[in-house]
Amino acid sequence: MGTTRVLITDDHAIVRAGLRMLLEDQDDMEVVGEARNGEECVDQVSRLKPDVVLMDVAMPGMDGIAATRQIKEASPEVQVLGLTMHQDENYFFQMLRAGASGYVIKGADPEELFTAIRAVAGGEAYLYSSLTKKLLDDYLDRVKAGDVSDSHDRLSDREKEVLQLIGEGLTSREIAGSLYLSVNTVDRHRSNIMDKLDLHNKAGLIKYAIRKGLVEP
Amino acid sequence: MGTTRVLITDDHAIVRAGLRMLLEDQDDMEVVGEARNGEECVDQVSRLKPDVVLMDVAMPGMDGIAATRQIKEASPEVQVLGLTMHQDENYFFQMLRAGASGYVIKGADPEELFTAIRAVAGGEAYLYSSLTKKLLDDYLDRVKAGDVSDSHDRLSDREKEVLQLIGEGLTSREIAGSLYLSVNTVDRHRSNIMDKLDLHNKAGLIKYAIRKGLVEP
DNA sequence: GGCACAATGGGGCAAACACACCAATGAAAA
DNA sequence: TTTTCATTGGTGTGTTTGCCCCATTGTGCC
Repeated sequence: MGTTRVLITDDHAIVRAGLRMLLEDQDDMEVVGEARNGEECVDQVSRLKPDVVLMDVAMPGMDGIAATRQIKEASPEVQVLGLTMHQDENYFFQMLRAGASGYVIKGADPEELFTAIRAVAGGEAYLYSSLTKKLLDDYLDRVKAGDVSDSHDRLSDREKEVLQLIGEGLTSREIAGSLYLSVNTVDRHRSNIMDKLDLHNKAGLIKYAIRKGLVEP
Repeated sequence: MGTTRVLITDDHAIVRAGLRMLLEDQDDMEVVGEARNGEECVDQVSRLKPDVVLMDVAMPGMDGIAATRQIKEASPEVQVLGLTMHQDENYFFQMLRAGASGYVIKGADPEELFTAIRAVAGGEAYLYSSLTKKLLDDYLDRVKAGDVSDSHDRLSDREKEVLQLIGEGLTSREIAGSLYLSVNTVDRHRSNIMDKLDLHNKAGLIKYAIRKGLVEP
């Protein structure tokens, strides 16, 4: 097997430099470029045609999910490996749906990162072990239930509206007053939102609303 | 000048490994140890007596600010350099007040990190350039306005601990079980936190915890 | 015409939250 | 030494949440 040509994408220069040192210490890997965000990454992929893109998920500007989608559309032969701080199942599924072949969190052992890069370079999928079991089980449950589309897309406009007000800290009664609805209806919406997103408390709702940009932290 | 002995503290193994590679590539630096959180860091400092501690600010468990405070109390000769994802002025000032000699964000150029380590090892202070001007100006403005204490300082360690668990979505009962306290005490802490921060519901608490980096969105 | 689904309502219930009031201990600061 | 404050605990009350049950209306799709 030859050398695996890797493109590093991360918005933090020090993290990029550290990753470059780590990968170049492996004698079967070569870092052919670095990108600071999604736009740069898409651009570099079309020019450098790397074997594997190491993709940070959360970045300012175009994030890793959108970048992955564009890369897999333009260059399906390029393998994308998601790398993130967050052990977040939404990021996880969105990256996979966008076309990523694997997903590793920064808390993982470096050896696991090398294994993941070699796996996706060889055309296999690699999912960080501690995530795989739990999340894949959840996923398969939902596939069986016919729920495979992106969770956020499945929220109706009204539900997003209610979710935003919940995120701003309003109670059901206040939301009802604000939207000219009954408290029961607001509760109903909240309940439906939680069902759709598989969340079970207010903390999850608020953090979801923040991640989706519905409210400011 | 001899070799600078550095202790790396970060909760992500891959980031630690990358930093280690980066620093050991410099011939005047030596990584003498790694710590995954504040507790480990304090412990390692007392055993290894490094010249410089590279300290991630936001970590689960004891964060970099509390760890810095303990280190400077027990071993004032050890220099602490804050390193963080966040260009957050609260972190910045809290680290400095805790006794850190410098502050670099992960988005900085790696060369700047080396310069900072050499500076603090030599007893100088180092503040990441793009932050210094803006933040110091803001700070002086507020000193003039008589508003020097920020609200986060007014939370006790225990209160921060409870706030973090609230932000993670645990109920009072679960927090009580986790910290071996009665539910009444947890409620009491939550109430005191809300008083101090002038917040009046769970949404505000969670968003505050996110802003301060106690929990991930 | 059926079928699915969004949106609007109703009721009930156990748990959690938010806010009162109360108190004891211990450590640190004045 | 007195005072302040963090930490620990308790009672009580009303509100909010989260999760069940139920229904009607309207829209769009097959």
